Amino acid sequence: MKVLTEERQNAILEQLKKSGIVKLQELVQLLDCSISTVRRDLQELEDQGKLVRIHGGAKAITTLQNEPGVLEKASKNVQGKQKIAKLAVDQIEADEVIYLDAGTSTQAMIPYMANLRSVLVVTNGVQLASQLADINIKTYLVGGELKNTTKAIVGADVVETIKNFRFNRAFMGVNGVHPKFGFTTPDPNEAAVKRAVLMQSEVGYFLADTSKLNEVSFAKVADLEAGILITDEQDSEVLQRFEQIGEIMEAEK
Amino acid sequence: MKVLTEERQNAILEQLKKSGIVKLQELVQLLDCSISTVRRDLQELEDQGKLVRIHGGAKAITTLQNEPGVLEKASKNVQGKQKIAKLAVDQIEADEVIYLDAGTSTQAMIPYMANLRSVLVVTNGVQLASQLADINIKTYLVGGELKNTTKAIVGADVVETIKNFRFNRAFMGVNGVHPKFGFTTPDPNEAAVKRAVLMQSEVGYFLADTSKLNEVSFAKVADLEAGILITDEQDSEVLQRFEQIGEIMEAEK
DNA sequence: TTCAATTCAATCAAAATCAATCATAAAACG
DNA sequence: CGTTTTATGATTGATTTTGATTGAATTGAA
Repeated sequence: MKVLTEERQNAILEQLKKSGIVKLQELVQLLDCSISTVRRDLQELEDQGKLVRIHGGAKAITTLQNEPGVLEKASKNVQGKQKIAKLAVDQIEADEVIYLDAGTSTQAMIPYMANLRSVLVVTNGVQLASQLADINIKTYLVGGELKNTTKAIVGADVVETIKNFRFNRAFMGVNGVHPKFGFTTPDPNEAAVKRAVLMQSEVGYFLADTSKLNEVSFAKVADLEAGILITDEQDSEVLQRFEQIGEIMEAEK
Repeated sequence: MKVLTEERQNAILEQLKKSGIVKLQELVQLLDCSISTVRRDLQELEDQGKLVRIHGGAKAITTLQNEPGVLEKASKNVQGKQKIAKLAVDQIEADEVIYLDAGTSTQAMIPYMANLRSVLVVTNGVQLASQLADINIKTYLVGGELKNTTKAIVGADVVETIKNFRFNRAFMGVNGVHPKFGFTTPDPNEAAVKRAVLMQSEVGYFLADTSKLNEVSFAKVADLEAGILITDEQDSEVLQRFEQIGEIMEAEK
């Protein structure tokens, strides 16, 4: 009996959806193939951000926010975001001080951060801070006025506060990335905060999926060379154009 | 392997949710594994802040926030809390700067605040800040380290920040109110914050339902005469005893 | 207080699982 | 047809998890 790779992986996800957790041995029996193959499938699915591997099997991803519909998934490029988020978290090392922007791109990083030991995360996102505390990560929330639409803390106070800190790494989302106009966002206040953070960071990463590349938003944060771009863009032509100016990390496959 | 680590730990938490306390021997039998393994699981879960280990087993975490599951005193006091909350909100006037403590008592005030015009609310409660922003109230969130159990921001930073502010009114919850020992809470850090707030406020209100009266918790916030007590106590004898020392507002019927 | 009985933390060896590699066989391609 | 690519299964040594054992700490009763 021949079973295609894709069928197997779908079956795994199906099983996960039902029980929330699957054992390696169960899958071997269910799919009637070798342990190696199941391992490879789980590895691939994890890279795609569709599950989290644990010792002896895998568990479904708990996003805390309710699952988006299929259509929504496609339009919002959830898969790409997951890959980017995973790659971003991989950069973090033990004992570091990290800054996380408010926003969905950075929020996607949180599920992958559960295993990080003794890191301190500073953020201006209320939602993020709450979730980070939930997984027991030392969290520092920047003080200031709360913007009710995005649940982010912005304003002059924030910039002043940020200046008292020093980060090993900062991760930020942006709405536009362009070879000439650099990293841009719609809100000048948020841009100012991001700029301040960048100044205080050893390394600054900007998270942007395909849809953001070659786009320009209103307020400029920084030039391309000021930070490292993390993206899921596959088109090598586009990538090359950006690589000539700034550093890029590609979340592949 | 028979059962995955994650499954075991979930089962433990499940059991805890039901009975509030679990014995080590019970778990060994229930999970069908060695004592060592159960110990390790409990250790891990404690590190994650999901339970508290005690000699011979573990108990559920008593979160100041939500969860009226095991310790069922919440349902009885919901009515009282509502009355107290309503009375508290009635004290607020237009154009004032208000401080709201993190906690369930103060959280109950929010629904009644929707009609307030041009007030600024300062808080150290992440949950509260989010809800306040939702009903379009100008909200300022104090910065600092986030305590994962109560979702409140506490610590030395908070006290320093508070000193830069001046409030027209401050509303705070307490766990104990006693004629002799004054207002008390379990966490010394939180007590320090409340004390600092009280110093910066024209008027300080303490919200406490019947069950808190004549109780004493660990850390003292202030003497009775330092603030106005808002309670739903009906017993006139008890009320008189407190009235001799401090000011009281009664939320009736 | 002292003592006995549990329970705990730390350690170690055995078992299970993992990541990496290699060889085979099927599929794809020119 | 031969070559390359790809997916699979088996094997290896490394890592993780587990259960048992030890002495130390805690508890409850005398």
